[in-house]
Amino acid sequence: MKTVLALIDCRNFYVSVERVFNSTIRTRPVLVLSNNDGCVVALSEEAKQLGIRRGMPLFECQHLVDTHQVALFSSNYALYQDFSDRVMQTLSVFAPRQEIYSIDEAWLDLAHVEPAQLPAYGRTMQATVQRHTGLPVHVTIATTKTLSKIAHEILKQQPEYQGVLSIVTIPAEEIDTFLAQISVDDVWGIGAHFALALNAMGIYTARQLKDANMFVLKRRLNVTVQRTVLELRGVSCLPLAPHPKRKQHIASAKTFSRPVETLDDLSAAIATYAARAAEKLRSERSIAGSISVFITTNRFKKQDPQYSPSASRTLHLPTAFTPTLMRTALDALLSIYREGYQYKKAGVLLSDIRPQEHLQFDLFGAFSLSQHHTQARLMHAIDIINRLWGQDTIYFGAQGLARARTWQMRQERRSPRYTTRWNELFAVT
DNA sequence: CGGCGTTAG
DNA sequence: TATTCTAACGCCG
Repeated sequence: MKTVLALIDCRNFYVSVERVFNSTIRTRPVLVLSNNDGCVVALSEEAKQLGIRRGMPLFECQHLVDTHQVALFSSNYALYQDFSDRVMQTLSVFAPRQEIYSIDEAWLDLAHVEPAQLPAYGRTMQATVQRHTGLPVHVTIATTKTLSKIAHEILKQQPEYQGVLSIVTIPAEEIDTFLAQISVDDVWGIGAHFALALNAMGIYTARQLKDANMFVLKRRLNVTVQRTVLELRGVSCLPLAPHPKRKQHIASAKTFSRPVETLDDLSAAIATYAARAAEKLRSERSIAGSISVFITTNRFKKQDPQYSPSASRTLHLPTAFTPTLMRTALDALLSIYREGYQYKKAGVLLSDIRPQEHLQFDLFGAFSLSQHHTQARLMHAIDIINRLWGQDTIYFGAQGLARARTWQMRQERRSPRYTTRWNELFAVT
């Protein structure tokens, strides 16, 4: 059975979501900023035209922002995730199997669709997402994931396709002409480093990569590059994965809005990140066997003394109970904290993660089933309240009072959470 | 197996 | 003055 995959990619996703609620920014350049309003994480076509790039620190393009009336938004993940859910739900009716690849992308298995009908089918999907969510999407259809990404690059270069392209039935020579138009560093899976190495071997385009000796590439680079070559030849090596795997690591880490020096502030931050990580852990129905903590000074301030320690702790019993994880994290923090440094970032990492059912009774009797159930019920209740009423409706004393967390990220330009908070609903007047 | 490097969105 | 965050995978020692 031949593989047929559709890639659905929301165009400039965060920007497009902001534009759904704000008609005045639909023709202006728009930027969505990272935490702390520091870097550009998403931008509209108009902003790209101005020369602004993804990842740029805001201060580097401030002059363009000022002179071209660029609209700025802090990132509003609650809103974007809600729109993502709506897009994925809309797409799910078009295929028996769907892989949600990222917040703005999905693959669908279209093996059931008559090949000649694929372009029309793609056009219908595009129109349906537009109607249900107001978001523009690209739809590309191919026999491998990598080729569907290639078709997506073609759509970016050639607007006359109007966002839909199927390359399932076109002859091999025509696919070659597409591949020849794409630079090797725009091939999915080839980043800056591998692109340089490939250039040094005389490989500059996707077509040259397809025709390269994959065994040499496996030896000189790694097996993922070999797979990419095969995928470009139409041999599917990266199957659709409809059921996301349980996470092996869960991290919560953030840059502070200002340098932090005191143990008190760092403790409140680490407690907050531990709570956030524990929440994610429970949402995966998992428990963690170890936790590590790191703190780091500002590496961009080369004249300042630098210090970036980390510490790990193994938990006697794997758990998803916030107080235990928090206590352990704070204990680890105490072991690495040194006075006299300006800390800029801190984080918590959970690992040795397993399904919550795998909790094994320990042989020495420290484990109490009734205590475990009490803890699980408490966490469940807190999670439900925070989900209904918003993050941090209930939080732990060790996190410090919300208003005292002056290190917490700046989000000065966040749009309302129109769809997930009752008091921020979109109002029609 | 842990640390490092690479990639992705 | 200012510089995101999270996760997976492969390789190597």
